[in-house]
Amino acid sequence: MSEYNHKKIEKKWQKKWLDSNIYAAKDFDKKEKFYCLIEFPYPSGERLHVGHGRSYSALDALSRLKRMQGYNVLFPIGWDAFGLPAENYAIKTGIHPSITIKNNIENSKKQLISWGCSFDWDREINTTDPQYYKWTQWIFLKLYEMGLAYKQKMPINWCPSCKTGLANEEVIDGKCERCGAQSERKELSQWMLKITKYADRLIEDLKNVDYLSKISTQQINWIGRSEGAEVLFKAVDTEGKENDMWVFTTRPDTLFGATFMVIAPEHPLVQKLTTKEQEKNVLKYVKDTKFKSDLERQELEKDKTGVFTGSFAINPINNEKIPIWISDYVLMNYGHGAIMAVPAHDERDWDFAKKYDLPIIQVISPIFVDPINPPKKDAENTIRNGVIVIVKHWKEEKYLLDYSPKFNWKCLFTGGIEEGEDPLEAAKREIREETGYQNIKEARYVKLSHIDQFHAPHKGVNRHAYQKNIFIQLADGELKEREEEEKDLHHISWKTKDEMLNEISLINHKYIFETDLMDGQPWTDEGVLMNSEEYNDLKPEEAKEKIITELSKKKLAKKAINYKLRDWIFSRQHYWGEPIPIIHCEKCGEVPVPVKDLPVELPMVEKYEPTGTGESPLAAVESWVNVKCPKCGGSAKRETDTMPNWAGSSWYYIRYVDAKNDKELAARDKMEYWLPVDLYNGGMEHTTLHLLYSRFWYKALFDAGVVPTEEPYKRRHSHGMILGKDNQKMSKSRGNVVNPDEIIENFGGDTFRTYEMFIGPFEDVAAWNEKGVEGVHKFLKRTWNLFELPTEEGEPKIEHEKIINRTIKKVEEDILNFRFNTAVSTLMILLNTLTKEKKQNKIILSKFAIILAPFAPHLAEELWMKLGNTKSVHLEPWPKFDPKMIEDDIVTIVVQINGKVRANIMMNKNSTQKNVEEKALVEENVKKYIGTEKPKKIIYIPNKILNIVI
RNA sequence: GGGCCGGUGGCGGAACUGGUAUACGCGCUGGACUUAAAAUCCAGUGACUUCGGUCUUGAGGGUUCGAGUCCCUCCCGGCCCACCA
Repeated sequence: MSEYNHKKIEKKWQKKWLDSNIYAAKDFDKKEKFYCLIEFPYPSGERLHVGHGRSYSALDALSRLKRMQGYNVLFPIGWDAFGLPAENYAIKTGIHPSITIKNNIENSKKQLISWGCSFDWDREINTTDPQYYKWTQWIFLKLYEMGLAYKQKMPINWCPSCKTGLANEEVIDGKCERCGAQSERKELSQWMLKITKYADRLIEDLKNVDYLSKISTQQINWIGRSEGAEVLFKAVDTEGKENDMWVFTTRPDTLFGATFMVIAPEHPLVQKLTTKEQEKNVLKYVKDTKFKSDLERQELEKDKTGVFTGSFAINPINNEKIPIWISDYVLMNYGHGAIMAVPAHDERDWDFAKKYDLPIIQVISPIFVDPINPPKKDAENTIRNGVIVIVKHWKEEKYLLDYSPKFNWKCLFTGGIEEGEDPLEAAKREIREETGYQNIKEARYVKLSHIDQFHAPHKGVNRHAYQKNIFIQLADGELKEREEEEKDLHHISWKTKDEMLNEISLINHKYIFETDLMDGQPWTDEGVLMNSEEYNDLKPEEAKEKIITELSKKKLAKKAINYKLRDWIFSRQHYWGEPIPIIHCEKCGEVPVPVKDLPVELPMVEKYEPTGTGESPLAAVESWVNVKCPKCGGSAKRETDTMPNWAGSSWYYIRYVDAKNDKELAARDKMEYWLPVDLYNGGMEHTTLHLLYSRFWYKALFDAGVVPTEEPYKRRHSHGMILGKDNQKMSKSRGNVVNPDEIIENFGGDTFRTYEMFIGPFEDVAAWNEKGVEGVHKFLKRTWNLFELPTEEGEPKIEHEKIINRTIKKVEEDILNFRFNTAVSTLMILLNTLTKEKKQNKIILSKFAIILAPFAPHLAEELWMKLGNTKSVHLEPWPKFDPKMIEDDIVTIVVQINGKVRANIMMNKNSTQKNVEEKALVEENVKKYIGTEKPKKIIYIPNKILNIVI
């Protein structure tokens, strides 16, 4: 007996596999291709962590399975090495990033090899290699040529600590994603990429790919497409001149409810619109906003603030004069930086109107359909005007609850309005009749009216009731005897407001009561129009169409679509990135670097620190900056901005296809063979940035005729994060970081991989557990010991045949469905079963070794060789399971009585119900429970369950 | 506030289209081997129990012969987004 020695066997096989290059993908192979992509790592000083281990192990297992299933698998790897961590390290140590990166790559590569990853190392890439970024620059020039790259002066997010511009996506909670410093606004001329031009296609084409639904949803939300209209408001400025103010709205149907306008403090018309009297306030507000950090400005549940400009605009739908206010809740970078405020139907506008006492006009009427007596299809529809009344006690904080025994509901008081009657008077009249209370101190409207729809059974008609909701406070307790009929209909009692909220059983009444308690609230749901002249009673969808059509005749509105997605700020004022290949010539302006001059290599510098002036350190390298204009030969300067970290990773998977090509980014025929990627796995955190950016680049390259398909990734999957054993994110400060190298040293790569797959469902977060690692190690050790047992030749036992076939099927299915955890447990069950035998069968062991290979490739290889094989187990075909072997001839049928398990009986497969019943009824326990009773009903699910109901 | 996903033993987690809940691993208990320990192996391990059973998948209802799974109401947790008009 020898012992499992992971160190010896893992080293040995790692070397042999590298030497024989058995995992290389073959271009144009006749076998079906399978391109399996994982996000390439950043080779930082920290090396790779157990989080990398999780997805790399799992996708490696999948790649190995696919290879064994006869696919030509491309499973490549590379290094995403530009960016801040390497640059910051260089600033600290003075060592050139390329040197640091080279060392880190060497170490990280060792790690990947120690994990037994089956990468095709021939295709290894590095985004900082001039031979690679030559093509990143080439793509930039393509985008430039297509008009998708442009320079614009604009306020950007500026990190005062990193001294660089940040993309919106890099600002988290108003702080720099990298260093955590508060970001500021700064106006700089920036290179931008027009990703918004592709917004619709980026949404639309999600239909043609197979992404986890949460990934698609997140991308769609991020792009944030909303359909609506642009509406023109004419604003008269202080000089009496008319100015056009466009607003974007998704609710043109609520135009009649637009009672004021709000514009962003940065809005270009602010100055013109501010009157003398308001000047002081406005100037102060604008100034305050400027100094406010984004964080403060976006603070949640913050009170809305704003100031009146003193000017008015004309609401184009009814020519009403409405005041123009300034507030920072309106964002300059969305829509036109101006809104029409409809306080009755928008939460923010509501808050603002409440705070500054601006008018609120309800223009959408909620419709409540009675759930007990809904309108009937054939019944006549009648219109009625009514009131719903809240009655408050003259002294206490109590309200009158009406209980109707006839309908069995608890509610407020209702009544009809007679022809020509004032609703408030109608309410008073009804209350006197229905409650007996006579003296009313106050009657006022609740800030919401609505429509009730119900069927009135006694009349046989449907009611469409326009309800005015009214609040009444009694003056005193004077009661007049009610008529008998009223007494029967209305059982009244005093309740506190909480009791009211709990007990009112009609949703519309409850809503009215609630609304009044809150002194009104905006109605943001469905309904029909009201207070909107000829558009009254229309549904919002219809009203939108009609209002836009009407206004567009006068050129006062047009249909419009808006996106939350912004264009991509592509400039960075950093050293360690791809130089943007543009030359600025005094005479010719922007001139792209000719393709023959690519790559524009990064010059060697002494200092890596950002200048802080808004220029990158490259600006100081005169010999590099000063060039001849490629067009006119005159003196010119290079662009000194570099590209963001996202650039190199936006197309790296294309390069894998033809990693060493020095003529083009990849040969067309190779792209046609390998692309699109069949499966791309990565973290959820890259869903809105990297994944969207790379889809955008690919689509642009498709339009340029460079790549062969519309979408780069057929399928996208994601993995969950690995937490420390304390269930917290791993971090040095918490001291809960697991170092994979230690795991490899103590337990080996096979244990590491298998544990990472066993840790839990692949998509879920999982906490690291050292004991769990030991458990998996024990499993591998016991597997080793199994293969140490004496073997028998010949046919295996039938039950072993069965279990190996079932295991093959289950493991295969589980890997393909990302259920790596249950795949491992299935192998454990197989081992537990086989271990019960003193002698092992060679056929079974051979299959075991093969199906173990995706999980523990080194151990599987060693065991395979021990069985007398000479060719690698990883070149073996995946065993085919025999469907006959999976099924049992004898099945256990559960006998239930009234749904409770009372016996198990063994039957031949597909026995008739009659046979099963006969067998079941002679079972002692079954007899006991049935006793003398006669079965009422017997349910038989073939080969599974017999349920006797008595 | 919006979107998405969850809630099952002491713990991580299994359970296909509704059909024996708690697979597998960890932990724990007992035993074997050992001078002893570790390692290894074997057995047991949801709770309660008057040992007949009874109860258990966040809480409460419903549908069903049968519900972790489907429907309704509520509670709790996680992740992402968040003043986007």
